[in-house]
Amino acid sequence: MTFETNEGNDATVPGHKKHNNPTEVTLEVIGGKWKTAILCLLAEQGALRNGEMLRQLTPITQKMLTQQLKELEADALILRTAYLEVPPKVVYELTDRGRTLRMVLDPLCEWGKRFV
Amino acid sequence: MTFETNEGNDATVPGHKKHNNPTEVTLEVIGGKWKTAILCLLAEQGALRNGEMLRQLTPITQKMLTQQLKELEADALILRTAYLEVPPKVVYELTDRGRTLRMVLDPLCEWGKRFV
DNA sequence: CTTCAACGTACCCGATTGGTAACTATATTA
DNA sequence: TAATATAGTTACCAATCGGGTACGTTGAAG
Repeated sequence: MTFETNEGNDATVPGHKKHNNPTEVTLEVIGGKWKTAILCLLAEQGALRNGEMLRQLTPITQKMLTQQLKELEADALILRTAYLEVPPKVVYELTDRGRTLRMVLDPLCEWGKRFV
Repeated sequence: MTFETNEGNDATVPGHKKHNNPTEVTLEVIGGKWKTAILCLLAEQGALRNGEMLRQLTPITQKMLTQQLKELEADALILRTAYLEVPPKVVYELTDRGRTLRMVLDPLCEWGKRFV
């Protein structure tokens, strides 16, 4: 019996805004402008560096990319690894939790294709 | 192999903004503040009147409800039927297309519950 | 001594969203 | 005559979101 009602809406979730409701929590987590694109990229290509993502997501800007990545990291969906080199090298990859998002991103994509 | 890349992003979709990408199309359609709540309600309870939804979705406002319903109707996810009576009576219910959203709302809700 | 690479941050701006409050229409009821 | 119920609409406002530009850091290369 999924597809449930949204009772008790606002009730402060620690790191997040309001939304106590499961569906809205998920939407909030993947809802950013470039987030699904980023997640798909990492799901397909494994670990990627900042510059690589910048190229593949054009016309995203550095600022937007960093911002979205930060939020995804805060939600433990991706892992950021910074190597102490110069010039800097930073690699991003999905966490286990991030990989579980397939379960929601796949249907999202499927439905979108049928919407025509 | 779902979980695909977002190539060719902006390319004017008729009634919608840009987003040619399936995943983002879906997100745009269900992304409004109260939309998932409304869709769940209709999925559970069948046809509902404006006032009934207003009560069950408190603290939604009349303006927001109307607005979200209008958008859902424009996307052919719900059907609006206005009876020519006084006082007015308007009933909303899911369309077939609206019902197919289960396929995406269920996983969304499931994942949200596990996110803790 | 200047420039470049790679990855950010800081500051500012306009557009979109969500929300509040007041107003409309009309037949029925008190 | 005035209030009630129902389903809106309208004007206005504040917060958030996405985006643009400029600047910072550090060592190596020219």
